[in-house]
Amino acid sequence: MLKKPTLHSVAQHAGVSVATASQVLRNTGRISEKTRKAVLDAAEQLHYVRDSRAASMRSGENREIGLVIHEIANPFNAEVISGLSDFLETENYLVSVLDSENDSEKERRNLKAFIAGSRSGIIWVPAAEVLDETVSLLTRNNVPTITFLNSFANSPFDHVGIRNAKATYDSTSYAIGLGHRRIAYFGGTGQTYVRRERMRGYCEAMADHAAGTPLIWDCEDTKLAASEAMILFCKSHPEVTAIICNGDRVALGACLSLARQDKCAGRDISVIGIDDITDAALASPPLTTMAVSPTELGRQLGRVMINRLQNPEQSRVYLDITAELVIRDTTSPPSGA
Amino acid sequence: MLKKPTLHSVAQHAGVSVATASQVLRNTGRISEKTRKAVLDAAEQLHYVRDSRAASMRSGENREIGLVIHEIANPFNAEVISGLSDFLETENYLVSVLDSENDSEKERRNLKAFIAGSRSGIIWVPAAEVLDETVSLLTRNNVPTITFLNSFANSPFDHVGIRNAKATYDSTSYAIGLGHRRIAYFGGTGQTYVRRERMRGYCEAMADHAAGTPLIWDCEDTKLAASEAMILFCKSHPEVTAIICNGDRVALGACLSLARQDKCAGRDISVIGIDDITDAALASPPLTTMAVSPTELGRQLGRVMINRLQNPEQSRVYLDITAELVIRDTTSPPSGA
DNA sequence: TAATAATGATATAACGATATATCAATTGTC
DNA sequence: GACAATTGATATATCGTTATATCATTATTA
Repeated sequence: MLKKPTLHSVAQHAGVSVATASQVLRNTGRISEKTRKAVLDAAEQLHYVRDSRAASMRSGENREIGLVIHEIANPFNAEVISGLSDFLETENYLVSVLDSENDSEKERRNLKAFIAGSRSGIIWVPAAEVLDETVSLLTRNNVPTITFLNSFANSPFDHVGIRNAKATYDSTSYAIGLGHRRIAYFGGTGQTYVRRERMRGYCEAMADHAAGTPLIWDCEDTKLAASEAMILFCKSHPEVTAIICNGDRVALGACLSLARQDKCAGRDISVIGIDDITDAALASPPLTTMAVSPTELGRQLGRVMINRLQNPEQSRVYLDITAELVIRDTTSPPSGA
Repeated sequence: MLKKPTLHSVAQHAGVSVATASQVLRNTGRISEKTRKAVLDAAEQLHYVRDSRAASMRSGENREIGLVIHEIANPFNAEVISGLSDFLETENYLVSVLDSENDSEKERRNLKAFIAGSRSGIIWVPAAEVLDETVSLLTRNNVPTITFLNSFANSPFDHVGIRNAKATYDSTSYAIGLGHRRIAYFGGTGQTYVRRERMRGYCEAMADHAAGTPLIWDCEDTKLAASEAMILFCKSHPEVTAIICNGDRVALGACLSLARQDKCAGRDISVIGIDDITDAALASPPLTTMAVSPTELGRQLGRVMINRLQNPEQSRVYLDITAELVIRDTTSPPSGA
């Protein structure tokens, strides 16, 4: 079996020194056309691939961005990843992804792996609970870090996310405008940064329009869990005419559950989501939701990262993208109106 | 700003040599309890993280697996990734993911990046079209490689996938058993390895049971494309009573389209998918499909990889997982029966 | 033509870790 | 008490690159 070719073998094959071969492959310095061609030919023949570990170690440059995400399987996230890596590719950066599965320990291990690999920057969707040690790890090792979507108290990092409070404030206001008064917040569990903000927007809208006492109903953020929780919810709160959901997956689960109970989202109960995932438009009935383009988010994320890498001393960046109301078929005035 | 701590700084901080510090952190050799503690304390205080580039370069060991996938956004794939990385984590390997977006050029760049980073193994879902150069790149650089799901002619690599031909043979036979005679193959485009196998299984079942001439209808593998294509298909082929789909997403798109035409999957036309993605069970009506557990696939993939790394000289492994028929509500005897 | 400048290639030292050899200091044996 | 064996720590070479300095040539200029 052949061993992996190195710069040494390429140089030998071309009959030049290692230093020369290196210069050729980096397009730097003064090399004659003749030797240049010899080296390039040798590299091609041997299918030589530069060892990025050695190169980045010596040069100090890496051009690799690490992304630690809480749930790779979430289609919204997947689209963000796609937008992000497309953008960073134009800047000659590579994005590699690790999934923390919303587990703080796994998250710490993943971030550590990126630090170990000397990524030039890290993008991080913090899990619900963030360990102090995780933060020290990142700051002490001096890695440019951007939190994405979720954040935490006293975070020292740049941030890109969604204007969560405004999104739910707007969707709740829209429901109120339609005439709804019994409006609940449906989905999610615990006090993650994101959910807290979304609930805040909902509560503020309810208060500002004097639309009654807020009602919050927990459930796990999956379609299945939501469809089950919705059964119990309908029994417990038959008075509710509209729900503001913690996300599109939950919203779609709720709609599914309604359909199975021979009710109809948009006629019997109005449902509003957040995210505008692909399935939102394709569901039946199509889902009214607060849309934020995942591709656009990915691009912004990339832009903030490049900016940080180029201006290390710049003060903290905090960027929130505004979600837009997309009206489809799951909202209408309450039946009594 | 503090610089990233190195083994050197840890050693200095603990008042020992670099060699000693290295020994402590690797739990090797004979080090007194006293200096051991001193080094560990220093490492902890500085939040030292070993530079994996330097370590792997010198030791030759890497414990990182690269995964190049054709579509990270596909929920089925995401679940495989989850199963795979969970399994490999128990073996102390880290899985990093790159998305080729089904583009041969991007695929080649991604694989090259993994070779450049000296991953100890690569798992690769080949895009529809595979460049010769990509294959030479992998073989010449001597990386243990496993193709996943998709393959290509004369592949020299280990493979883990689905028994595609058997899956569609079984689902087609089931439809025939229900009494259907006008059965079409719906979805997918081009002649990818996977689709060719699936169409083969369908055609063979049709032939074996003398169930009429095969009919194949192309469309892109997304829910949206399928829902649109299905409209035209229904118009062009009103005689068809059952469709064997190229995957669950296409199947769900077809069902959606039927619903919008005031028809009903399972009553007017029987629909069978492949994959059993999460949404298959949650759709209305729930989808009959050929199930293969993504988590199990991920685990098998991990097992084959570990096996290959431990036995480099072993002959080629080719492993296909059998899909099981899951009967739900989108299949029934044809209305005339 | 001698001195200087430009060109093209190379030698060498690093990057941050690990493997190996080496070296003191301590312990054990007869 | 002399010598071997063990223990604990260190010096040094190395992995595959790149940055810098250096060194021959050849070309240019006065």
